[in-house]
Formats: sequence, C-alpha cells, structure tokens
Amino acid sequence: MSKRQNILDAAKNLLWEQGFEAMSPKKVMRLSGAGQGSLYHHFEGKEDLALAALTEVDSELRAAIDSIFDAGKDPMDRLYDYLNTPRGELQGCKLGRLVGEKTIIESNICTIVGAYFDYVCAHLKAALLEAKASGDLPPHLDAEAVSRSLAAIIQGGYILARGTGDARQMQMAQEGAWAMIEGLSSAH
Amino acid sequence: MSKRQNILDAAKNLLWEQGFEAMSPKKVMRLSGAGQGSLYHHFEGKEDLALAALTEVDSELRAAIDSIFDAGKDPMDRLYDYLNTPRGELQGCKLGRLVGEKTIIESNICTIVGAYFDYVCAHLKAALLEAKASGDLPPHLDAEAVSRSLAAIIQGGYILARGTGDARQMQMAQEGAWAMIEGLSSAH
DNA sequence: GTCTATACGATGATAGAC
DNA sequence: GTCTATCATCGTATAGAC
Repeated sequence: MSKRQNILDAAKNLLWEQGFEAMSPKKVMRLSGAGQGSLYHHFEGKEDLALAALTEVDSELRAAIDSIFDAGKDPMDRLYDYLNTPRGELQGCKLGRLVGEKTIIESNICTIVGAYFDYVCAHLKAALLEAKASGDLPPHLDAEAVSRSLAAIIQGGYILARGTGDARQMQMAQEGAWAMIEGLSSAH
Repeated sequence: MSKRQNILDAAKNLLWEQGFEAMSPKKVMRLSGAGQGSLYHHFEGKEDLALAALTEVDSELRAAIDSIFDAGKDPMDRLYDYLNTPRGELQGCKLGRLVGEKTIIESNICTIVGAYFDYVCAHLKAALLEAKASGDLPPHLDAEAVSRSLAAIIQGGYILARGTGDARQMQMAQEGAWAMIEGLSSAH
C-alpha cells in the first residue's frame, strides 16, 4: 500500500477517535509510519489532509445511507431501518462529531458535513412524503421539519450517550423516535 | 469585582465560544486582565478552572429548565414551551457542545454534562407521564424513550445548524418535534 | 493576591539531503 | 517520494518577588 494511503488511513482513524484539533501531523506520522516529508509532499497541510480523509469518510457514510434508503423499499421500512440501525459506539457520527470544534466551523471541512446532513434529510423527507401519499402517515405532517427532527435525534443521541457515558441513551432516543412515527401511523 | 470572578467569567465565555481544548490559560488571562499568578492562585489548573466555570453554567441552565417545566403548568404546555424556546445561536448548548471533545470525555467535566442531560430528561419524562395520565397522549407511549428523543432533538438540532451554518435547521427540528407530539395528541 | 520570569513539550510547517 | 534537521509559536505549569 502506498504511503499516501497509509497517511490517509491514519488521519481517518485519528479524526474518528480524537477529532480534528487533536489530530496533529506528528500523530499522523507515528500512526502511519510515514515521515514528515511524505506528509507534506502529498498534502498541503493539516487541513488539506483532513479534507481528503473526510471526503473518503463522506463516501462511505453515503453508501450506508443509500443502502438504508433503497428506493425499492416501503417508505415506512426505510424510516424504520434508519431509526433501528444499531449505533452503539460512543464515538459519535464520523462527520457530525466534528462540528463541535470551532476550527471545523471556520474551515472548508464544514461544507462536507453540511452537505452530508442535507443528503440524509433529503432521503428522510422523501420517505416521509411517500408515506404520507400512501396513507401511512397523516397528510398534514410537515415532512421537511420532521426530517430534520429525525436526523437531529441521531446526532443528539450520540451527544446524550457521550455525555452520560451510556450507549443505551442512543438506543432509547432511536426507540422513542420510532414510537412517535409508529404512533402517528396507527392513530390517524 | 474580584479577579477570581473575572477569570471565571472569561473562562465561561471562552468555553462557550471556543470549547474546552481551545480555552488556553493564556486566552483566559488576556480576556480577564488577570496575570498568570492570579489564575494559578485561585485554580489548580485548566481543568479545575473549567470545572468551576461549568458548575456555574450548569446552575444557570437548570434555572432556565426549572422555569420551562414549572410544575404548575399543564404538561402539554411544558412540552410545547421546551420545544418552542428560541434557540437561534449556532453556538450550541453550553454544556452539550463540549462532549465532542475527547479531553472532556476523559475528565470530570463530563459528569456535569451527563447529570444535566439526566435532569432535563427527568423533567421531560414527568411531563410525558402526566400527559399520558390525563389522556393527552396515548397510554402506551414510551415516556422514557421519548424523553431521550426530545432532548436529543435539541442537541442534534444544534449539530445540524452548525454543520450547515443555518440556524433555521434548529427551528425546523423543534417544529418537527412538536408536530409529532401534537399529532400523537390529537389523533389517538 | 497579584505580578513577571522562566521552563519544557507539542504544534504546524519549511529546508534541503538522498 | 521519502527522510532528517530545524524553526517559531503556543500551551500548560512552576518559582519567586512584591
């Protein structure tokens, strides 16, 4: 495997485990086995490296989302699957976790995260609209707003879990979300 | 005003605007006008200072929560008020925002955040249970799980808003949450 | 209590040899 | 492409004078 990819993989790991500010070039070098020269030959600097690493992460996350929101599936099944995917790690969303850092907000990295959120919400909204159209959800439900709520439950679930050190908080947040969606479905 | 309080206020501002890792003793000194000697006289170090500052923040946030969840209010009104309090800042929750940082997770600071989350969820759960008892919400709704979902919507709403740079994302997440609660209320 | 001086490792990057 | 110096700056803390 090329040094470049070694560096990229190390950066991905460190971003995931420690965040952007804590991901120093030195740590990347240690973890990848590459020297300083290699790092600055392949990447312009720390932010450029993170940008490249997170572009790969973005692709991986979108692939998982595409699988959950397969257009061939029933819309309620898509929602169920999104809200029941096990999310046990206390580490948080590989992209969402980063926006707590001020440096991220001020950098180009933030656009990757924002676009990913929009991507997820678009899938959620489509499923909600289809479910409304087929009579599975009440016709006046605000699909746009609810899509944001459901995405927020996942991101916020990670926050609760990390804050309390209890991974079940995420599971409860997800269960509560489905309980509300299911309640709206069966009762209108 | 005492130097000690100046230092504490500066720390609170920096924690709120930049996070824990970015809050260096040097920045606290500049912002507070205090010298290094004062800082280390009143506090053992950076973590001790943050702990003291966030203990004050915790009290302030709990007071706001107590006001929203006034026991004299109708339970549905309490839920409505929690989900309709304007949360326009992109800065995020003064406590929840911090748990993205690895250093926080490994420190005693995390227990403050976790306890605050539990406090909020307890109030939410109580309101949900009362609403169920009075027939405003369906009897089988899982109050524990939904309380976590609603708290997660607030924390996650901040994440969405910061990631996209659009404060309205938080507002939408809150509106969607109320749409679901209200839908459950009117339809069962 | 408050200040200045000092220490030492880490950070993020550049220079130049191979 | 990859490596090893080398650098200025910052972060965190201690020492000791006033």
